[in-house]
Amino acid sequence: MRVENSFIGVDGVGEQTERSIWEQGVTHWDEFEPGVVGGKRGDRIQRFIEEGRDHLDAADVAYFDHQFPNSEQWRLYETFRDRACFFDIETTGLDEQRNQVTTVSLHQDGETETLVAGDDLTAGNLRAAFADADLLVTFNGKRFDVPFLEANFDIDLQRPHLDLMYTCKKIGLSGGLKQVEKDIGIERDRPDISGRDAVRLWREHESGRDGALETLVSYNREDTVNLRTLADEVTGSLHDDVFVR
DNA sequence: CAAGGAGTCCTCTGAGTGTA
DNA sequence: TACACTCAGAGGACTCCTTG
Repeated sequence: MRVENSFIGVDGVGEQTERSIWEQGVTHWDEFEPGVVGGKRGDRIQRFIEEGRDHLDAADVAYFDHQFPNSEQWRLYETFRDRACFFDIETTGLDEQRNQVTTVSLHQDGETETLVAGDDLTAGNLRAAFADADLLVTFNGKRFDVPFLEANFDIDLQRPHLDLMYTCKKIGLSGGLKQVEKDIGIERDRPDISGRDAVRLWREHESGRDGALETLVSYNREDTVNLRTLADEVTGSLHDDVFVR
């Protein structure tokens, strides 16, 4: 589903109205004709499409993020997939006030980058890494990764953010990232490692154990890269559930 | 182990729309 | 124009549940 297939978010257009528009054969902005709804709605949709085209040309993710209801944020993904930044952090615990960030991995434009505490994990490098990230994609990142990073570094991550935890819930997938991956058949190199192990691996690294950091980094990167497969799968599945063709 | 975003379910209001 | 009906959308109270 691309944003050009969407009419929801226009004032006065909800789930049912959009479905009725689709069922009348209008599934794309290009096919819209005001007659498929009443006069006022028709005008508003027309205006939305005109404005929308400009914002689409400008790759203005924030505009559509603002237009769509929260529960329909997943619709941003296909259109702005190539501007997405998948990311995941590891920390020494769950408390953003007391614990510290150990590694941050970002996957964008097909490349994966990892910043490591005590080495290159700095506010400046984070700002640079997130500079072109127009759409954040995480798992539980709204509640964990973003507030944690903002609490520990002078960085602003307020921007469109697709948190796959809620997207997964929409299609009945719950139970954490590892469980969800298992449910949809995403393979892992090291299925034995968990977030808690990430805490232990960092401590081992600090006490000088060879290989601990490498394991932690590869775990963090795998988490991050898997987010892309997950996003593809889940938004595809929602598309099939929702879209009328 | 900390902590709050988002979903669910509910009610209520009023705008928008089609019909007569 | 009057009317009935459908929805959208907001607000409140509650619950759920994940991250290292």
